[in-house]
Amino acid sequence: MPERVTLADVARLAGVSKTSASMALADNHRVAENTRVRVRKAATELGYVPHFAASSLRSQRPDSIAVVMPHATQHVFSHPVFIEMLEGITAAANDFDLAVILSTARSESDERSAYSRITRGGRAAGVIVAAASVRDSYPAEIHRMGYPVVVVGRAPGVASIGIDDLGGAEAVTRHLIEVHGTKRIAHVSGPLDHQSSIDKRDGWIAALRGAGLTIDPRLSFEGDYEEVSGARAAAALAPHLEDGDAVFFANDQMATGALGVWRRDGIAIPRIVGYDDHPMSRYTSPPLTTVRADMVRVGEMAVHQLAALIEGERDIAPLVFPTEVIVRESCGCPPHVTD
Amino acid sequence: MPERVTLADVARLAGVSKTSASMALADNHRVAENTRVRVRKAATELGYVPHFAASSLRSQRPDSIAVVMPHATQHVFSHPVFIEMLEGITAAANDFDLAVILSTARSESDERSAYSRITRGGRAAGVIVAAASVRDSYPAEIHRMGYPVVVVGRAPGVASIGIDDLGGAEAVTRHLIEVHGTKRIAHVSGPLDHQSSIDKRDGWIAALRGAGLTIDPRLSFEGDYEEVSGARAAAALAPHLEDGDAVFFANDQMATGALGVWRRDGIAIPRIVGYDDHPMSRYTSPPLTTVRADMVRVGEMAVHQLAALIEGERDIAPLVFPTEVIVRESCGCPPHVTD
DNA sequence: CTGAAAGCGCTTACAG
DNA sequence: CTGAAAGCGCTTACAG
Repeated sequence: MPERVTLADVARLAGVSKTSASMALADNHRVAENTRVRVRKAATELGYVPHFAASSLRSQRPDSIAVVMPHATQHVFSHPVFIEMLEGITAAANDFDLAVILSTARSESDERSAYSRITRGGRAAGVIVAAASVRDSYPAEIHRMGYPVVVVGRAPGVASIGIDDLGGAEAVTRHLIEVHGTKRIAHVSGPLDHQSSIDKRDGWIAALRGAGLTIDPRLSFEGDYEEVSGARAAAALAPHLEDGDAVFFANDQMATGALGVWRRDGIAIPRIVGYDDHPMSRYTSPPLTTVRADMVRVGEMAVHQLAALIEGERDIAPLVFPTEVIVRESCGCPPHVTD
Repeated sequence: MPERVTLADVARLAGVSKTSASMALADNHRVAENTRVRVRKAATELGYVPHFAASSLRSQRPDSIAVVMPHATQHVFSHPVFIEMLEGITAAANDFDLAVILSTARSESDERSAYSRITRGGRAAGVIVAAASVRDSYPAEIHRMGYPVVVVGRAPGVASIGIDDLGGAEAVTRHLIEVHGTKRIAHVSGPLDHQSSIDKRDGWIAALRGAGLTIDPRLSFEGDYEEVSGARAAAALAPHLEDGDAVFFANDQMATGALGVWRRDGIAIPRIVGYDDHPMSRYTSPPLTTVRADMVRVGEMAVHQLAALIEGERDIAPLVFPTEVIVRESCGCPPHVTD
């Protein structure tokens, strides 16, 4: 391991005390401009990088944030959506000079210890919780302890970056009703202990109600966001689907799974719509009508909110990101030239 | 922020010195069994979690590893493959009591500073580099500095977890030749500055050569692993494709993009095979014949190797993971019952 | 505007 | 087997 360049080395080369060197590098204005320049030059020359543990320990503020995926989450995000969010988080964290610690828990007890290592171990200045179950009490708990926490997804009582899944689901369902005159619309939901799944289901219900349509309980199926569960839903729904009916899937992966099964079994494919705008959805047959949110921005904003909390700000208003319907052909619309 | 429980608190409650408390918690055998029990009990009672910065600083060994995605990487992994690898990494890191720092660089200069913050800043005890370009000199550089580094993917001169992409590509190409009697096989590669793309292309060439078939340069297209580039390849290849020809795509996402375009344009779909076994590939139409590697294990093994390097081991033999052909229908095989 | 000193919370020689 | 002391590399009162 190469030997370490310390602040003392920088101070010596610049001909000042460690105090001045430290303050100069922090761009403290009590230090003469001239000194700051000299110190910066010395630091660059030596390739000085502050030892993070020393500064964390002394300042009592780690320069990291943690992203925790509760064990219940597993596959609540579709892969690309999760990666987009992570992209936004790492990019924004970079801007704030924060390192990102990724913590995924395999089990409940792992989770307990993961959380406490982060919060009690002083490892991160705050945490972003991605897709907690609504039954998960950790985020609220650590929030109450006064620890900075931001939840991605709608979460009452905690700083959060929500996504307007209710609006998105309602809009795409209404598209089916208003543009295509559909009277019966089935819904394949995600796991219903997650807020996003609940919101999408509620949006579907609101659209049906708003149009005076009835909700047939046989036309509702709880999936888990994985392709296979869409395939299972396809089989379960098939006997109850009549000509002209439609199905709203809570994500594109389940819609794709269903498409595969219906096609394999030679079943007529109903009008369908998905959710998330998975990169492949443009190329499925038919291309999927879907709903998208800007998850990169969601990740970025989560970091911004967390940074504000870390700075000591209180009462951060929860943000809700808009969603947008992407019309392609699976709903029954004609092909677009732009696609 | 809740007030911190320190080692001194634990020592006091257990009625021993900080030295003994520290050693007891490290399970040092120079401490009496009886003392160890008392200290552990006190620690549990107080909910003690060691302050990571203090121990990192004192022991001069951070209890974290970093996963860095060079800026050139962006989308070199298909999303699910990347997530599987990350799953393996975080799970194994947990077992070793290591935190995982995720570092993604947006640009070359970001990358330089990201690397040096990690290595020179003492942030991580070692790094796992995921999918570096073959032109990327960082991994070799920090390796030379004596810093523990493991590369995922074949990489000469550095500890690495390779994947037998050459073998996988050759096997799936030979399937096309031997089972289906294909004489002309096109290839849509990934970006050719990445080892995995090079290996797959070489496997394709080896299979053709081995069967005495010629390589038509018009039947080769360099993509970037994204769906769109598969769509572009489909258009570029179409004029040169004759009845009975086949196409080997370097990943399933590009294959899916191509499928979408051919279908949209009413072009007869050739025999095709993909790579990576993307979860959706089972449900496309036709379901994709593809190649898979156990990326969760790859991620786990990367951590194991890195941990060994951190422990001071030298000369770790590079590991190469096998790949497996998954036969579905896109190659021309009949449907399987198991699918 | 600058610097000497204290101390963050650990771990690790070292002495007994 | 146990404990007093030193020190990792910073930052931050504090005094000048």
